[in-house]
Amino acid sequence: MVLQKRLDYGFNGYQVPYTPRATRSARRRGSFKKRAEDNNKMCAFDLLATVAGKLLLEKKVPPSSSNASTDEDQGPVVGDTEKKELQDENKQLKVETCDRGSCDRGFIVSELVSQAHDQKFNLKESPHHQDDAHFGFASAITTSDCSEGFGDQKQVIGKTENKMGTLASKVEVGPSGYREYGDCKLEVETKRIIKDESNKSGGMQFDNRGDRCSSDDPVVWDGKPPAVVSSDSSAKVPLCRDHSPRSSFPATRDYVNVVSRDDDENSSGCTHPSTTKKFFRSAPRIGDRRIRKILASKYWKVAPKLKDVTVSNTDGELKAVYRNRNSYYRSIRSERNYPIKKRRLFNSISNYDEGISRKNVCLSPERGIDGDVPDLCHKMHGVPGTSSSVAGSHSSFQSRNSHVKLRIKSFRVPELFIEIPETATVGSLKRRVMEAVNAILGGGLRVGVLLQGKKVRDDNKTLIQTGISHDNQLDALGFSLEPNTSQNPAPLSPGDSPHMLPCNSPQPLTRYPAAPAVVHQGTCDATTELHLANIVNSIESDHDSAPSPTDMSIDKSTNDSKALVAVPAMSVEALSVVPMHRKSKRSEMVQRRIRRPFSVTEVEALVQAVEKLGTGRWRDVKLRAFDNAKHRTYVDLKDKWKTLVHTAKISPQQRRGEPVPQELLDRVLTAHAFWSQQQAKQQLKQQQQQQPQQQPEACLLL
DNA sequence: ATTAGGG
DNA sequence: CCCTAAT
Repeated sequence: MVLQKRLDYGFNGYQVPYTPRATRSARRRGSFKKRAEDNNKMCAFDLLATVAGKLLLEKKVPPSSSNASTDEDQGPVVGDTEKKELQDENKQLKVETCDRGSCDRGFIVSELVSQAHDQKFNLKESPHHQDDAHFGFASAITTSDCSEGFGDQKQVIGKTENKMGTLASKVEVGPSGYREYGDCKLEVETKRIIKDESNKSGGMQFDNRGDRCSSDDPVVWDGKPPAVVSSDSSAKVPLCRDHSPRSSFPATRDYVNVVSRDDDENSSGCTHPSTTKKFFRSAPRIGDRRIRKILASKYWKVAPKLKDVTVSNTDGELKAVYRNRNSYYRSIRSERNYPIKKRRLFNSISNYDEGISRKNVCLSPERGIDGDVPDLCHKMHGVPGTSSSVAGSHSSFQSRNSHVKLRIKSFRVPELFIEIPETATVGSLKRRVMEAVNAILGGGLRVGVLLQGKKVRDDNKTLIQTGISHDNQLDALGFSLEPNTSQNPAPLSPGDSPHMLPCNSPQPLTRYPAAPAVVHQGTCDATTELHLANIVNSIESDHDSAPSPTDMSIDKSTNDSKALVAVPAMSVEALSVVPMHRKSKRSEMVQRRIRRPFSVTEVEALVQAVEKLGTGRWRDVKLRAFDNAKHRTYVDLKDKWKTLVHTAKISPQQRRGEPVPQELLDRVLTAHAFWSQQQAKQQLKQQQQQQPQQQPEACLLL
């Protein structure tokens, strides 16, 4: 442990770690706060909208099926468009389950989805349309220990085990009909429905239907040859991806279900095991083909039922939405942007609110940190590697080879590194850990899939293509939660700033001993991006990732799942009544940004910049000296200057935090004095310029 | 979006 | 570091 002279550096109230807002836009927080509540609503609605969208979409699909799918079993060639959609799906999944990062959200989403499934299955009795929809579904529960990270970190923690390979440890395969949760509280279910629509006609047809793959959306086409779907292997073909709002609603098939068995308050709006069970049960018994038909034709009918489960009190509204889906979509489009912002806020809130607050994190030297993943399943005592429950037998798989059932006992959480003085209290340690976890979770998570220790990066591959199928060793399959770093490529550039370079050099431990706590987020898999990001940016940069998740989610929602974003104002209110009580309580609480004491280096850069530019030009100062330090806003700099001036004036004994060299403080005083004087002069001049005119008037008046 | 200042 | 108000 590194000893710290002092824990706090001036501010005492910055315990809350998570950094929800992007630095730049952080200043708009005023509005954020005000919209906090709305956000909640938004979210709720979002989810509903998503589901609704799915349903609607599905409904739409059937008609089209007439032309596209006569050969359901054959699983005709799938067009690129479909692939695109698949991608979209994938992304969307991310958004829902990861970016949002909130357990609540995740749960809710899953719930809705599962419900939908359930309904669908129940509707099997009346399959009219012939929509070629293959769907396989997989649920997975896996356990993995998390413990990778920076080499030095490991050392510090005294832990060196846990490799990637370990992660993928526990994946259990069970029959599709499996319905027991065992100790596990998390269950991920993936369902994929494949539609048959020819590649070429795809664009036009969709357009005709008015909702799908628009021809103008060729961007995502990977150019891969169309995959062929065999009758028995569903989930084999990538689906169409679409940017249009509608299509973003899962006309397709990748649903992730996260089910929580938690019985405490949280469960209130989130968990409905029964529903899921139902689903599981029925699924296996129904033939793919049949199911497909059902799904295709009856999705929309499911809608009304949704209310029962999720939106008990918004019955009316929901229906309304369905009825006017046209206008609905329209509004979605027009308001596309609006919700995004809200989302951001929501995310942070929700993270803080539930997921995080209930997480169960233990820090132990031997194992490093075992993080339970609150968002996905709080209170999981999952001892990594300990899979007490086995999902089921492989036998069922054979009967239903298209379905892959996995059981995720726990998620591996990216390694955390915590540095704290020995004199710190246990309470503060807890806070630190909490902060660390918050930072990660709040920062946005991605789910990573590991196959035989190797990360599967291609989201567009089908399970079977990837090798994740019933007849493969699923024990080699692993899931992990990864911090979202994809969006801070910016820091990649040459260091925070010329002046700051030292800061960025990879020796955080020594450089930040005084920091209350240094929290690293190791990334389980060192992807290329991560590499870059981490190398150039040390600790501070890492933290930068915190605010970014927001951006990430925004991007995604914008590009991939507009559906999620769009929310008619009216409906928002109506639907908002949903399960997010707890949130709304704290909805007002907007997370504080994590506190990041200025390093001496930074101070020096600041001083230097101010000496040159003067006070009152913080924007320029920022650009000049902190352009690459995303987490330092001009307001931060201004504040820092303020405190610096204050610090310089007080006696060294009264100063706290990392001591700033007296030399710097002297310069601060000098600069401050100088520029204050300048300012005064300026004002004088201005007054003098105005005086001449005013004086006469005054005289006249007199 | 910035700046300034109080908290 | 947050929040507001005023630009």
